[in-house]
Amino acid sequence: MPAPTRTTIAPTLVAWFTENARDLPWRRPGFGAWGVLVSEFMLQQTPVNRVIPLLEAWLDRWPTPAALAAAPPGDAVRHWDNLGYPRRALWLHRAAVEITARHGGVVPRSVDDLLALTGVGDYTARAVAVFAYGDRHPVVDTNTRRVIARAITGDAHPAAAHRRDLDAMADLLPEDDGDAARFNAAAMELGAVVCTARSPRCEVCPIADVCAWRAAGYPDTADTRRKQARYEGSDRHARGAVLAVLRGAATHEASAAEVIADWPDPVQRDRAIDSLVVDGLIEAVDGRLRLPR
DNA sequence: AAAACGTGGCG
DNA sequence: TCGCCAAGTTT
Repeated sequence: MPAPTRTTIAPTLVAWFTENARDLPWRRPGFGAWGVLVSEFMLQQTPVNRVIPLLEAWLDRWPTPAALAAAPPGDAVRHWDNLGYPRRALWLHRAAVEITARHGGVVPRSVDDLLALTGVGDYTARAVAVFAYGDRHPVVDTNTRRVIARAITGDAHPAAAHRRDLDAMADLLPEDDGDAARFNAAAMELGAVVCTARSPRCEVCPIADVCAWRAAGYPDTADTRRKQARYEGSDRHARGAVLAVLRGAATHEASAAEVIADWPDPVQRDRAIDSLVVDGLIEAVDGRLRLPR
């Protein structure tokens, strides 16, 4: 069984994607580069179904980068709600300010300009250039990484993320811009709905017949990823609890002793508050805590 | 370059 | 119940 190549895997996946793509907001024609950028921020480490409602509310409130840039950063944190990793809200707000100042309020198109925005890395920059503007770049996320690890390399799990992954994807990319964009989306989609981390559905996989992992008998390659730290009782948990109070009770403010007053570890509580202030996610003014203005 | 960074759902 | 997992980026 030959290893899948550009000529075998891409047309098959693109054809499968054409038939099976989920109807997601950011795939609607004319969704716009701002919408795509916001969606990509929200999708960083956060499942699609949790993003959709918050994305739509966000874009109703702030239809342009300039609109968000004009709002206080605390509003961004508040309306990020419970999406998680709230510093993304701060980064997105900062990116909106940068777009307004440096790019006339238009989300930039070049990967370099996108990479220069706060909170935009290798994945997000190329996702915007490809999915919003139709340019030809490799887009590599955790799904694509897993699909390549299995179908091409024959491993159950991808190695640690590496910039070299971009080269591997670039080698598989069709020549045509549109086909390349669809292939990028198709690889992500396959990883998201078929070639999933825990229970791959090989019986419906369009490339099962050329999959190196399947051909090798599904070897259980070692998973090299680091385990996630326990959340319950962690500093992250404490930070999340503080922020949840200040988000919900946004109209009034709280003192350090009042927020999560029943938190079992006051030292940890204070450490959480201090780190949130350092990160700019909250402000302490006259001993009162609040979201930043 | 390893660790930090939220939150909720699913097996 | 509990650990894994989710369209990553930053320091």
